Amino acid sequence: MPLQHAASIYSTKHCTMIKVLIYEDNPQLREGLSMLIDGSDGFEVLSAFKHCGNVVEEVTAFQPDVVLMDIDMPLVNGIEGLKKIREVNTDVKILMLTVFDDNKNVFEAIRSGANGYILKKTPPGKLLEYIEEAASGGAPMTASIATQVLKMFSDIHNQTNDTYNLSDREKQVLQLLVNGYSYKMIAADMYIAIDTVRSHIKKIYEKLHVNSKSEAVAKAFKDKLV
Amino acid sequence: MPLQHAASIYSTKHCTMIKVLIYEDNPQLREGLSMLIDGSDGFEVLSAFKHCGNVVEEVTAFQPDVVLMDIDMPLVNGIEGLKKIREVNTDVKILMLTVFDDNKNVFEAIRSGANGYILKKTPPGKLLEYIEEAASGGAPMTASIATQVLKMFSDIHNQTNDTYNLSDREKQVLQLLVNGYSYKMIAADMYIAIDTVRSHIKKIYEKLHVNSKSEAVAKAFKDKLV
DNA sequence: AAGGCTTTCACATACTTGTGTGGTTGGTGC
DNA sequence: GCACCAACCACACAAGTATGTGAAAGCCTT
Repeated sequence: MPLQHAASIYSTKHCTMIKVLIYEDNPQLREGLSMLIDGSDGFEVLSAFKHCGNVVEEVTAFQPDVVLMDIDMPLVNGIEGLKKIREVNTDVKILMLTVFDDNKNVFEAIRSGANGYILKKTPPGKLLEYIEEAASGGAPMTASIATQVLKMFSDIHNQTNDTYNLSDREKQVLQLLVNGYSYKMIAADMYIAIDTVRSHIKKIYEKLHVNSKSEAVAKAFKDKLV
Repeated sequence: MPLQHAASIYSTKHCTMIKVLIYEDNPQLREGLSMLIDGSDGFEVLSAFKHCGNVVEEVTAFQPDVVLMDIDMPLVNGIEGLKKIREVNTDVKILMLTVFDDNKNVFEAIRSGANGYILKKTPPGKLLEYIEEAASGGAPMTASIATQVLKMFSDIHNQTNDTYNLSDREKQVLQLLVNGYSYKMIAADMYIAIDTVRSHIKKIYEKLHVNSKSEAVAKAFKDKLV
């Protein structure tokens, strides 16, 4: 059953209170987080749940500013919970909580619209700070998470390209192939004979180590040649 | 001319000192940063330069742990400086400093191997914290920067996809097409007749509004269907 | 001047793909 | 039950693609 703290007795300055909803299956941690946050000035824990089987209803009912969502929960995990919330509410800030900085989960959480991603070992002071940041539209992350995100980000945009030594004319042909042109159309477009197109393409295939149009197109995309 | 603070008089615990190099064209800010950082326990400013025309030599000579690099500098801007450093040194942590969270620059800096990206209006305490985080391998960012990075990241990986209503089997065929399989290979791989492959592919073409294999492959990449 | 490269073109052949027009089965929903 | 759709299969023909062999013109470097 959810903890219902008597938060209202502190709510004199209601408008400045950051309203928090907690999802965490571990009872100690759930209790601890609730106490910490609710006991701090400017924070109010609306409720704390041990699973996110009814996230949608709960978030809709409580209208929190920030949701703290554990990743590793039984039945419905935090990522699923996150997605469910995002289906109906794109405004509430969602902070993912996890014990370790697992690459796959970070990635998936970001994809799914998490506002921040922090480790459970984060010290209490920092945690409150992060919640505040999230509430005010920031994207708090622990440094180790940020490192990962930056790495993924830079991986994506720095990958390979060149090294195939395509000639200018070959690049041009490849570009047209990627655009879905047939040999005939390429020939027309480049004012050359279709047989010339053939020989260019044969050369391209050799250089890219492929042997069909679609493989060449796929490789062009993968290696950002286009 | 670079400021040379008498940092050595504090360097009793040399091994724990974080050695910082500063690039900032504004004299007040350069001086201010130097004073702040050098005057703090555990930090040592090796030198501070007003432009990064000789970054490579300077970084090589001083061997700092962390470089604070202003983005907006005359002649050679911070991004260029960053790139130059990264050509010869991938270990030193580089923190970009800027007055505003400009989308393009954030992007470019991350691509080029910046370890963090912080706003100049960051309060002094935070700044020192960020430098420490960078030195210990983290990726400090101000919340507004993090928000942007997450947004870009999520933009990239969330774009379009569905809306074509491909059936499971069709998706599977498309995946194999993208991998460069011929109809014959797909048939073998999926244990179905080649004519079935044909009809699947015909359906796929209809749904994607294309009429050739390579167009389908290109579209699959563009729309992140794969 | 000679060798290497790109670019151009030609002819031939086997294979792959695109399209049309059929058909059967089995599951879902009204 | 009936309509609908996904998934399966078949045959045929036109068009496109892949591969081989060969060759000529121009540019760049040694």
